[in-house]
Amino acid sequence: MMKREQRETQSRRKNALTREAIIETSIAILDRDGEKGLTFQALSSRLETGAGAIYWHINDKDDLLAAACDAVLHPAIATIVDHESPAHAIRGLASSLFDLLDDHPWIGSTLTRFPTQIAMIRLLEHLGGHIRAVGVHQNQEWAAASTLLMYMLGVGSQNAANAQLAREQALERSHFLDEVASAWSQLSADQYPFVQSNAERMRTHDDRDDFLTGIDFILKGIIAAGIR
Amino acid sequence: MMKREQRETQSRRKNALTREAIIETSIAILDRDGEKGLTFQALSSRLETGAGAIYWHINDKDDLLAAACDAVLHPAIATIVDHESPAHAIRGLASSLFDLLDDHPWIGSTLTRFPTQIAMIRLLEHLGGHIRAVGVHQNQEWAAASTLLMYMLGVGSQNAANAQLAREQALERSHFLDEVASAWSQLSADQYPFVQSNAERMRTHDDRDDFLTGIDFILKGIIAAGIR
DNA sequence: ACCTGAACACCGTTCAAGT
DNA sequence: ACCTGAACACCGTTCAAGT
Repeated sequence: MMKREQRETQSRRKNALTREAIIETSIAILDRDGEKGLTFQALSSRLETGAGAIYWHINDKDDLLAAACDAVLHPAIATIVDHESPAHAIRGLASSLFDLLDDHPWIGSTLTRFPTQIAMIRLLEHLGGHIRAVGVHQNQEWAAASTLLMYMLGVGSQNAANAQLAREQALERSHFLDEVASAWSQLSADQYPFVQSNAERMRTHDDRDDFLTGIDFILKGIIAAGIR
Repeated sequence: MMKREQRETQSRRKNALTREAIIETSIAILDRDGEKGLTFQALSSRLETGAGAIYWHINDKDDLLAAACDAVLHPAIATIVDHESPAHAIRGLASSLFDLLDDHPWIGSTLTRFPTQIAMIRLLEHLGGHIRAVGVHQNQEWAAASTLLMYMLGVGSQNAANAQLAREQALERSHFLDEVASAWSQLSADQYPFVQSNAERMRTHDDRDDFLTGIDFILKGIIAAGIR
């Protein structure tokens, strides 16, 4: 690959900059270096352009983050296949979402920060469709779908925060949770009996299992509320 | 009140700066101007000191945010009275927490961002105590308490994001939700039947009621899982 | 229409120098 | 020990000037 030669006069880039290219590169940076890694300096240097050029294609950094979030979520949500039952479908959606948030931890906080974005609407729509298929009363369907979504966002944000803290301390994620478990296990058993006695579980537990157990609790509650 | 006089030579402040005073002032700024309003410039000018002085009492901004979060949450959690049943107690805790997050929207995102902080541990401990009182199996108690906490954090972060967006657009919170409702009601009923048909609900619904309905779903699910 | 890159306002943090 | 305030490195955003 040849390096682009320095010209005496200012020259335009040959391969046009596009909004899509900017978003793709942003995603790559976010995945590699986290949310703090995405700066206009890093972005323009990777794209071999000036910082100002990017502003021709995007409004501002929030616009960029929301677009990156949508770009990752949209195909992932669309790919979800049908399931035998609506409850299985919700579980499947939750499961896919968990994996996605695990691979792209920055999505957790981004999705929460821009609630009006299209990705959130599509998520709600999917959840709502399955909720209706379960047969929830009409005046409860919104609360039911919201509860599932809020729970997913809560876990997602938490994963994002853990990933961020682990990155700052330059630790593996598992090692980071180990540190937390150690700290919690040293809490006074008098003051914090519940947390202290469950600290060991932090070391051995599977985030994914816990997440899906939570989904099951909520589903069970929604269905139980419907049939009473 | 007399204005402090300008001296020719550098002089120390007479009323000592304390960590507590810094945290109190930070909370006041956060409540008034949101998370973006808390800068070392705003803080040092309110405290009539230099930016560097603050660093003698705190480690960095994250330390300050976590401390402010704890300072608000600690007394609020401690004040919660006993209830007739553990389920009522959890509902009461959730209700108090919702009001607190409504008054101090910055807590939602801060609490999520620093998961190891003491406020979170205390929340988990309270929830866990009530969960045990409900009689949940030991190998499910952690998942049950976590589910409730993750849901609360999800709603809290969402409230924080809404408050932030409303502030940026200089709108009342209710007016902001109106805008969202209008946008959603204009979605295609073919593509987004669930969201579109529930848009109107956004205008009339009570956030607090929805939140507590979600808590009830989860509680019902936890109890149902236990007795099966 | 699209791009360049310097300039701007602002941020968190540090630190030599003061008392 | 505690405080001052200038300095530093870095950030998002703007904009006159180029093609």
